Amino acid sequence: MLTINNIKENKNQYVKLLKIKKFDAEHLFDKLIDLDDQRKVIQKSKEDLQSQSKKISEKIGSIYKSGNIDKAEFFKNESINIKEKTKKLQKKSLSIEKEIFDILIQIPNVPHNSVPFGDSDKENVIIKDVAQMPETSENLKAHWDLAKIYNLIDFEIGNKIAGTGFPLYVNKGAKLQRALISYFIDKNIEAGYTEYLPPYLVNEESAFGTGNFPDKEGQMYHVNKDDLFLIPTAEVPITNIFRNKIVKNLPIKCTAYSPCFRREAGSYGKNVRGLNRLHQFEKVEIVQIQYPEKSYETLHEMVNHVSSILDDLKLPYRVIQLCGGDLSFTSALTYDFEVFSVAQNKWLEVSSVSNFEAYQSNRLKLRYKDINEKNKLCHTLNGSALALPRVYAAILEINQTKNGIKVPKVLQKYTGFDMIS
RNA sequence: GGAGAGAUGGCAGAGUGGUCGAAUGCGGUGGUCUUGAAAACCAUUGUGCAGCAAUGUACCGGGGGUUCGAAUCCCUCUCUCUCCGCCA
Repeated sequence: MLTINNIKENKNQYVKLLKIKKFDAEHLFDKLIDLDDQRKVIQKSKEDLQSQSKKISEKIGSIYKSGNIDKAEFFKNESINIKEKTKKLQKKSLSIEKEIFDILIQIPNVPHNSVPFGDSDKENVIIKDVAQMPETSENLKAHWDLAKIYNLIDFEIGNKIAGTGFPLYVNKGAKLQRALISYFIDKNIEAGYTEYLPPYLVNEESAFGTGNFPDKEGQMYHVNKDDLFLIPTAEVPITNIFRNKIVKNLPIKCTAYSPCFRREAGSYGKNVRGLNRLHQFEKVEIVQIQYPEKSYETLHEMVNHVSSILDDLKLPYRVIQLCGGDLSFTSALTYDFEVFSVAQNKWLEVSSVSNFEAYQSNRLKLRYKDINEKNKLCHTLNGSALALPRVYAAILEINQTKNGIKVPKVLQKYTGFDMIS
């Protein structure tokens, strides 16, 4: 969430920028500033009273020591009076703070000023496109057919075991999945990321830290009995490693494989066919924590890194900058990566690389010391490198031949085979 | 799941009602010494909020209570550890 001080300092600019996200902030900002001013006045008088009360208690202490106990009664009463007043102010102050917090968590992150206006994904801007569109043909089989022909994925049994959206990978199909995971992680480590294997369930505090709770609560599976959430992405546990920390030597670069669990309530039809949209899928995530002045440099480094993975896999892809209407609640700037599905003849999102600036850090209380030794909020960034299912689908479709499916070269040392037939 | 113990600053660990934001050790930072390093010695070293600052105030797992005064007493919740049971 945003900080009150930043809102105060940059009110007009923020109002303007938030319009890109179709968010009208002016009224809320005014209210916040007013509440905060009230808070300060109350806090001041509360602290003055507390200070008095403290001094009186000290006095009583020394009176007791000198043995003059009767004399203490007067001060005791005085202290009781002060305390009553303090309590009232305390109560008021807490209720104002709550009010401020409740408003703050409703306000999305301010988009970067380069974010284009737009209502939906139609207005997203293509930053990098394929040099030449790959050929599509009626004869090409979709990945769900290929998966069946070569016995790589059994959707029906997954359905039987858990439900729709929970595929069962089989034999070489499972191995290919595992190869992709290993390859991605190794590639990330090579780029300087430290590998983690995180918990797949998180508590509410962690879910709050990354902005998944309460904003996207409905998207997460919730284990009622133990009050835990299944992670929708490794970003949640990984970023929370640094919750409540004052870190140094930035950037911190982390990578983690995890399954991701998403309820995807309301999704249906063609979009959910095969591997297109799942309740459980595999993903390798990258997270960076960076100094604010360097975070956009880092964002582009991450974009280049993800590009290099897709280059390695020889998949046709494009990079898109999300417009305001498509940008997530917590993100300031996001680039999406899409690979082309030659059989479905459409683009599939396989990665999303975002700079959250200080939005998550403020929730996480993740800070660094600046040159003046003052604690400042870090910037957090993350991206998929990569989400598996659609990459998997694209690989099957584009590498299909009469004799089987060719395994991309970079994966062969992980699969141990170069052909699926 | 049953029984017991515990939760204090980056870590370890004192502190059972009054000047305790908290001893001490380790670690960190700065310095002296040294060709350099180590060692030794000296100094410094928690966080939030308010304030230009001086400073004020809050925080010893969370919440509530007793008291003029709570890290210290009481209640409650959460978590951790040990033993037993179960188990990959």
